[in-house]
Amino acid sequence: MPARIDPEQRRQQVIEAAFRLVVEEGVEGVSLRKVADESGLNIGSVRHYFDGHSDLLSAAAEEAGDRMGRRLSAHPTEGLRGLTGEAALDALQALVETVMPIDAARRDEAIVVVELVMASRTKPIFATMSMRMASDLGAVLREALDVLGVAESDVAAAQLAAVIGGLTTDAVTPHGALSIDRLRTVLRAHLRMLLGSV
Amino acid sequence: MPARIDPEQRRQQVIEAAFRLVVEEGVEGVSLRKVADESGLNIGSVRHYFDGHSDLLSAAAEEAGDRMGRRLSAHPTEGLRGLTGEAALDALQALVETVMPIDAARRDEAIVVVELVMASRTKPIFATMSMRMASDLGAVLREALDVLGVAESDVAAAQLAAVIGGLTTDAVTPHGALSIDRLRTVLRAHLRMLLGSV
DNA sequence: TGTACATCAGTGAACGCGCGTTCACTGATGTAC
DNA sequence: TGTACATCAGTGAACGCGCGTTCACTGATGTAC
Repeated sequence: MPARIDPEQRRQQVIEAAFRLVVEEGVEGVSLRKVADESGLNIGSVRHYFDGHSDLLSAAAEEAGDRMGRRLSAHPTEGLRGLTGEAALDALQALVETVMPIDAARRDEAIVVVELVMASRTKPIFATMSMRMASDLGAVLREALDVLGVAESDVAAAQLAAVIGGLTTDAVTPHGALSIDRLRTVLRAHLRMLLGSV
Repeated sequence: MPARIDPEQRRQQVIEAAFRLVVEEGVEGVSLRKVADESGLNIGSVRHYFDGHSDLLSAAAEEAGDRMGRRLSAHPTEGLRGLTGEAALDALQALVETVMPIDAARRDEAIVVVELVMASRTKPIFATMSMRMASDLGAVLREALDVLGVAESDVAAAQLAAVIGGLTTDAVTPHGALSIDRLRTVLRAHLRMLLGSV
């Protein structure tokens, strides 16, 4: 055998390149030739690690879903138990900001998410990842609001998920063109309203 | 002269076809050949009324912006003055639902809007329309909340704009997969919170 | 009234390009013996 | 220790296709005279 290369590592390298292209040009900009260039490989080499275009997009979608899951898991909702007032607000905001575009890294991650979610409207290949992300985020938000004693946590979580989605879109497009400060201000106002009755 | 055809009417016919393609396949699905097929014209005829692909997309974006403006103007915010309680809530919800995907027609309109807004992230051609839509919607929401006596109406309007964007995305993609009833329930809960202190 | 022409709606072939896919190939290296 | 081979990473040309664009063209009709 020749192999010294870890195939999984190569796949990750290619998926990283695909993510950069999604950020730069959108989902439709992810062609095998551009991914090859961006990842420093030959188009044939990309094909060696992925069955084709669809397979690459599927793998990228799965990776994006995994990352969203990991970011959400990094702030266990149990840490919110017992908090009230400004402390509760701060902790909840920190949890939510895990998935918000408030710095360069999170901005890129958020762009990949909204691009893939929008693409899932017409491309069935992204549907599973799209539903999983909404489900994972919704579950964490509901748990967090439950732990903090918010009534009707399912509706409140749906409101919060909508605010997160809307603010993210407004922050990464000319629509709204939200600054980071403005985004955090509006988010905080919304969280304050949600916790208002507690 | 030969002309009997109203050029503006033909342009509208072509733009309508482009909108249908955006709904079916997304912005990237709008090719001149498909638009020609969809509008029942020859590709050369489409070219006769638009300078090219970019010009067609620009015209479609402007039309989408005009429609958004017209929908918002249909419910003057002055009509809200003096309303309180459930009546205020009903009137505000009716205003907001003008731009929400709660029936087939509004769903198609909303899809075109979110598709073009997302496209504006990477395609400068859509930037003006995208900013204009956010600005028009924001102004109407701020006015409405002002008239209803909501404090800090600028932040409240930004929250509401975010909820509108997020709910729309969740309603037209597998992400969230919101039913119309659920969408209206979550929207009403948010409006109730915004008006809560009045 | 009749004729020539200017105007413009509409046609469709041809171009070069980037795309996903296919496939025969090279070359390096670990293993078998 | 040395040699043959199996394995697999990586290469890049070739294919057919849909794309935006270009352009020479047809044909109908209103106008000029």
